[in-house]
Amino acid sequence: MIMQKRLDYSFNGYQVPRASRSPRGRGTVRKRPDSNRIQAFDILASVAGNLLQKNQSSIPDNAASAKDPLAVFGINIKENKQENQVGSFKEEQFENGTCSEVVSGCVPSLQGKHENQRVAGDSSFHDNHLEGQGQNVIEREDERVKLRSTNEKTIRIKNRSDGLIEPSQRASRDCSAENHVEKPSLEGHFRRNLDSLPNGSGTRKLLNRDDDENFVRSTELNSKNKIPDPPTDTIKVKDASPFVNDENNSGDNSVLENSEMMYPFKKRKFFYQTSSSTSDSWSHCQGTVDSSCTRVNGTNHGTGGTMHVIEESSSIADEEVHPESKGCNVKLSIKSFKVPELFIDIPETATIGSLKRTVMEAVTTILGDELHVGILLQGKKIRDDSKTLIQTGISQDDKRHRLGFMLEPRHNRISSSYNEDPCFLTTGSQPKLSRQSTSLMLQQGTYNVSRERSTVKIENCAEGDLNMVSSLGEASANNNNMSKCRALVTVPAINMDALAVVPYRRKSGNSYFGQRRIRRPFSVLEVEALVQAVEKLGTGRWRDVKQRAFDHAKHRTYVDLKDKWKTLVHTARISPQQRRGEPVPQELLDRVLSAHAYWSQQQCKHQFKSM
DNA sequence: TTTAGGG
DNA sequence: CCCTAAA
Repeated sequence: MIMQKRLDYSFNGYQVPRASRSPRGRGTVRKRPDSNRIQAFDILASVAGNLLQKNQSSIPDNAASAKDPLAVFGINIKENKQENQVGSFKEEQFENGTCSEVVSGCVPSLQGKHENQRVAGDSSFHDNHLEGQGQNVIEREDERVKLRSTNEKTIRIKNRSDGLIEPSQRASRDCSAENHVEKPSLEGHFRRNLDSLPNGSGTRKLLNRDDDENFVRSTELNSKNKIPDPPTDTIKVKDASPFVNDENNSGDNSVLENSEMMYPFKKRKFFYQTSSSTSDSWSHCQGTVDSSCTRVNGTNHGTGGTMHVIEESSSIADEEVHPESKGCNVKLSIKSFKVPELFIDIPETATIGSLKRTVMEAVTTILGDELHVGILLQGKKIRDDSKTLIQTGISQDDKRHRLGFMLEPRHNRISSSYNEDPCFLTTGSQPKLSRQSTSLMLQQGTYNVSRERSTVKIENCAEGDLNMVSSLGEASANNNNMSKCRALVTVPAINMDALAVVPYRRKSGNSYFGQRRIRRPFSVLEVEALVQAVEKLGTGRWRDVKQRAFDHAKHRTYVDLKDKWKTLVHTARISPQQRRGEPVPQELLDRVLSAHAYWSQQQCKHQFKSM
């Protein structure tokens, strides 16, 4: 109990993104009263959000990144060229990224440090330098930060090549603003990519239209560029459809495929969730830390490297726990969570987009589920939640022990009634990949997790836009790595045992019903796919539309498509100013109206005939 | 199961 | 997105 409470405090100290309500205030954010879980989730959400953000922000021209896009996820891929078509990726021990990173000390407030930290921290999301220079904490950059009290900490997570998820920055807002700055930052990658696009002008236009939407547009653009056959608004009569539609252009699927990577992560504002219990001892400590993120106790754990240490610094009192240690609180600053190692099995011929999507799926699939925070001490999982920190050995007296935090799914098995295929690699242009070959492979098996099960959380994320997260799958339980990085804790991510410890009312079968699905705004690409399909099939054959253009998007039902069409028509009819969400190109909206008019007319004719 | 529409 | 009557 106490342990939990302490953890809670710690998390309370972080500013984690909070789910925001949908623009129209219709989305329902359902949170469970379990604050611990939710907070942990939120953190994860932010992690995922960043993961996604980065993952989708085009391919960095960073050599390393380009070579190993998964690196940012701490995913090691081993390509086995022996198997030509389907490269097989085998398990590979984490070289350096299997630990959670924890740094003790108070988390500094970021006030007035945004720019600074951001720049420094973003120099490269691929390097390992981490906040070597005293930026041991992650921060979330957002105007709202300014509003927070100095007692609040922020968490910034950024992806690291070593598998540690680290806080991140906002990629979008600065996108356009720093166009001229040449920094190897994510934004830089982003920017360069955009600039290198064939039609840079269009890009810019999009990027500058709305800061908050930059991210979306950017990714969208990138994605769009992959569309084999750019949509056209030309209307020509062909077949029974007056709309463009190249039968031979596997465009239908391609588009959709591409659209798959368009997750509902719009770069919007981040909402920080402040814990209700703000007056804990931790908070008090905060006041002693300056915004430069100076480490408490003068110890620079992991400086310049990525070692993460967790060191507890002592100080203030800790009531109830231990009389003898009264006056001492264990302060922890969790720099990063350990993320399970993921294994991706994807054909060589798969596109980068596919890879991204696959990884994306893997991450969301895993993290999207019920999450749980595991605590590890010296590599051992602490199962007894009722133990006190000191009883467990976590105290100010011992600064040597390594504490690790890991994120793990709340479930220990993959029992999914929904079974959403995590991969959407099948496309018209790509050879069909068997699901097996594309599914996410985790060390302990294929992970075919349904996202539907974690609706609550995900919804929170989704509502908060950028926060889709997911978690872990499995981490290599490689104890050898531990020696490589002291202070690092190797954790078997999907530790069955660990999971078992946490009772979880899983939604086995149908026991967990009534859960609203996650909100997943249609991406422009999806809209395009939809429009194209409807142009061809009409507005009364949603099942066919689904089959034709969204066959592999399990989360899009024909009802969804129908609903989307409905909203598209509505959107097309209202003024641009009244539209919300990710802007849909006018060209598409025009097509929507045209198609809608055409098919409505057809419908009337039919009715007339039959009469 | 699909459609079609209201909520 | 959800819920459902109707087909």
